Amino acid sequence: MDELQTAEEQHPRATDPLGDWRRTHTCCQLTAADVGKSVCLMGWVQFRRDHGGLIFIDLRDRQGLTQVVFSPETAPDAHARAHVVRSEYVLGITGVVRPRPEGMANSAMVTGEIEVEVTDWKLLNTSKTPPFAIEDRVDISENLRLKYRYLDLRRPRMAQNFLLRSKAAQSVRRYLDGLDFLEVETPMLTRSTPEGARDFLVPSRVNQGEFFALPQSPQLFKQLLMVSGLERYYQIVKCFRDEDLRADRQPEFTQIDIEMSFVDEEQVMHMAENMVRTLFKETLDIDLPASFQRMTYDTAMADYGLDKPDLRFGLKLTDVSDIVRGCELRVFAKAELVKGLRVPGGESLSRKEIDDLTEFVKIYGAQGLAWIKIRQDEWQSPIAKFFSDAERSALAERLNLQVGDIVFFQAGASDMVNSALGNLRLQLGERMGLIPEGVYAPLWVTDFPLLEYDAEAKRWVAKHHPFTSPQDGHLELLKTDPGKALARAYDLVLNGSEIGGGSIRNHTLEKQRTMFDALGIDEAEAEDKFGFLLNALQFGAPPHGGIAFGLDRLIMLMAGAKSIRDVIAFPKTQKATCLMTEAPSPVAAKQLRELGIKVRESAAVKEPN
RNA sequence: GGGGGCGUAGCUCAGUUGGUUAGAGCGCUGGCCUGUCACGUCAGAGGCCGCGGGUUCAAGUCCCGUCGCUCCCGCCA
Repeated sequence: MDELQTAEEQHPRATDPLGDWRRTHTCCQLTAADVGKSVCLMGWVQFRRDHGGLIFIDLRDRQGLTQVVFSPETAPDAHARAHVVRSEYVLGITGVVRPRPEGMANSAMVTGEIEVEVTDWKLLNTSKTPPFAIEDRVDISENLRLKYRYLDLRRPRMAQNFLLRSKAAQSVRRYLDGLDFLEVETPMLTRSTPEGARDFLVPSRVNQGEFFALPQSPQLFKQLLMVSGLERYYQIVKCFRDEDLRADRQPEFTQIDIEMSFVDEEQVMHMAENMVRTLFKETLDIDLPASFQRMTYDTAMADYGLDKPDLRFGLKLTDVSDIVRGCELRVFAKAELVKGLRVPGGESLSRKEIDDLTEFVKIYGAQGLAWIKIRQDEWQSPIAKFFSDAERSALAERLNLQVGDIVFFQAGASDMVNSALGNLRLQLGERMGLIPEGVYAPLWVTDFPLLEYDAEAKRWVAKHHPFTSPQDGHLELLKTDPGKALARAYDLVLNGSEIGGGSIRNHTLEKQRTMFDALGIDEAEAEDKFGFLLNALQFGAPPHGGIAFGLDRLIMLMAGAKSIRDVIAFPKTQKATCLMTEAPSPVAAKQLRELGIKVRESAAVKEPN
């Protein structure tokens, strides 16, 4: 503010509605130490308390609130004009800081010890009555908030989120700059890729019938920058994926994208871990663990059923397939996988609660939910009768069953069992209040499979992306047993959310070709889609790898926001529209003609204008 | 593509078994008020019950469709 002020003083603007008034303080700045100072504040009217005599106004700016007082005795003219002031009017006031009278301090306000006695004020703008109050405590429907996003962002909590977001981005930049990373911008108009998410396409006018794609990530460009010899690259960059939205997923989102040369996974993980630790320390003053916990993908799936375990609370899954293989309950005996989830103290769950949980697991494809309550003298359960004494004691031992427990079982295809019980675990953690407040549990998940089988397409697809390097000695497995091949990939998980992921890449042509082979991408197709990468790999590509963080999701966790939309200034709705600008919209017929594009007749097209 | 929730005053919501003129709090408008701080107080305005059909003597309420917001499954290398 100070530098701006100096600049303006050198070049005063005669028509400026501010005149020679210049803001001297924010609305969250003045304290008892400032008593007696002449100040100038500018901001919005939060509350007006017009007593007929005295008028109190809480003036709000980005930083906070300050009470200003209009008195008929000390400034009769200013007071007389102040009756017209309404919510969200924009005011500039000049006045004198004074302590509030004895017993009138407001300890709930940062500036509650003082007030500003107004000597003069300017109405900088009026405001229509806003469609909702600019306060945190009101709960407004999301479509109204999004339609009037500029008002929603005035609310203190939202403003705080964007303050945090800005500080976080700066912290990351400082950290990476300190390690000699170069910030490089990569194209927004690029080539559509066959693998991965659906692309957003942009028609080319100059090359009719051809399309750019908006980048799903700068993956290939950052690898090429390593071939360029940049050695260390980063970018805080928008990425685009045309897939359905979720509370933590938007079609355009921001990544902290990082790539390094001459490194192995340990170095990338060490750098990334320090970055996140520094970020939490600098922006939230939170000390994350000196060393993040690690877990292999196999262990995560075995113990938690998900590849992004929430380690803020206990409860683990236990494989009991072998014990129930011969039992009389057919759905257990013939299942590919049977797992149990022991919940200490869960014996008190009511029938209604169990019914709710049964409905819950059906979301993930479960047919039902088997359970056993462990009581002093008996197992209360619809399924206990199917187990022999030997099976019972084996289950009791394997699951470490204690009186007062409930144990849930899920049997069937492995994917379903893991997904249903893994999500049931999260659900129970929430319902039973097992998740502690204010705890951050970071976790590296490593040793991911390189490929996974796509049953629909009947082929192997890259689990991470097709440029990920297999682990030492696993290249050969791609030809013999592709499902067994492990990747040099790693994900950073925070409180059950994946916040980052990366890998060491294939930096030789031979490795990359083998990978394409395994994915069923033949030489001609590889040449067509990725020829530029394959070329580049032949010109001295250094060993390299990197990582990318989802900035929005990270900020959401740091801010304690429930939705990613609360940390994105102008987000899309679940139908991928913007309620404020009403995008997307039909375009003029002329625009389509220029692009050589026809749309279905049912689709609306504006008449030429 | 599929499943769940929501849609009534500017906002947040209530509205019984289908039955009189659709209510509350906040906000808004006007009056009064010199120490309030979500000021108080008196008065007032404000409704396409999302939209379209249907059933019925009668629909905010029941049925069908549709639109919007939202949570989730699929999808998201």
